Amino acid sequence: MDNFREMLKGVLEGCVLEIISRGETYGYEITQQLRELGFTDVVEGTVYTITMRLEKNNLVDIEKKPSTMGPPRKFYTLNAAGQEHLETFWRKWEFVSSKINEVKAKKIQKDV
Amino acid sequence: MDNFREMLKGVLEGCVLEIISRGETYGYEITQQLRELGFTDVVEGTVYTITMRLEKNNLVDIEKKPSTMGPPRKFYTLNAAGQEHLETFWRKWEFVSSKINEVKAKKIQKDV
DNA sequence: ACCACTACCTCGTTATACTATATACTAGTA
DNA sequence: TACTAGTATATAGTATAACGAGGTAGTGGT
Repeated sequence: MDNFREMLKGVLEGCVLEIISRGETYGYEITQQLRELGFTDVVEGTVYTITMRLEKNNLVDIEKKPSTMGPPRKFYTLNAAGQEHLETFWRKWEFVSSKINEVKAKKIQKDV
Repeated sequence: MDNFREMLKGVLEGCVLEIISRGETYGYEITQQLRELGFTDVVEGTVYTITMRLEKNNLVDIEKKPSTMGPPRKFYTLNAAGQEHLETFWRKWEFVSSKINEVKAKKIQKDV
């Protein structure tokens, strides 16, 4: 199975928000966490476009810290607006995914 | 709650395929069915871009029939390729939605 | 010097949903 | 007749988001 690209639109940002909400983290680490969570094809460029967008929309607070493993890291934490955005995201997901699953359920019903 | 636009990318086409798979139907009717299924904001233009794409990708067979209610209708049925595409879609959906729900589940776990 | 890993950034591409608008057929009504 | 509403299809243009490809930098090992 390949190419979930279009299906991830609108949800990947929510997942990044969720990861940040669990505790201070930075772009490179977020990418790795997404991969561990099953989104194996997500690349760094994608995550950075998302974190940049979160910055632009003022959903995160930023703190730059030095690292002994390489260049300085840019740590993100959710602010109040980000927290609210995340809750809205999960409500949206719940709504949309339940609708899709209804469509799917009717399909199964038809097969019986 | 508003604007599921981005979240519907990649899934709306699958839903249209599913609707067609249940039996011969046409664009205008598909729009109404999607609305009944909960996608209340889906408009005709959106559905036509999808059905046009399905045509272009040879996933549907087409038959034009006159109507007593207005202009002729363009009826769609899934062909073999369309059927296969639909099955792939549901597998993708199952995969992606389960991953997202895992992310969400861990969020709940954290709150406990 | 070179490579690998960590870490960030950005430009351009692609896919898709949506907006707005146009066309056309039927039927009712003022 | 002219209009309105409902049915029905189509399309040009826009917005958004993920992704591909490439660049820059710091640290450490060979």
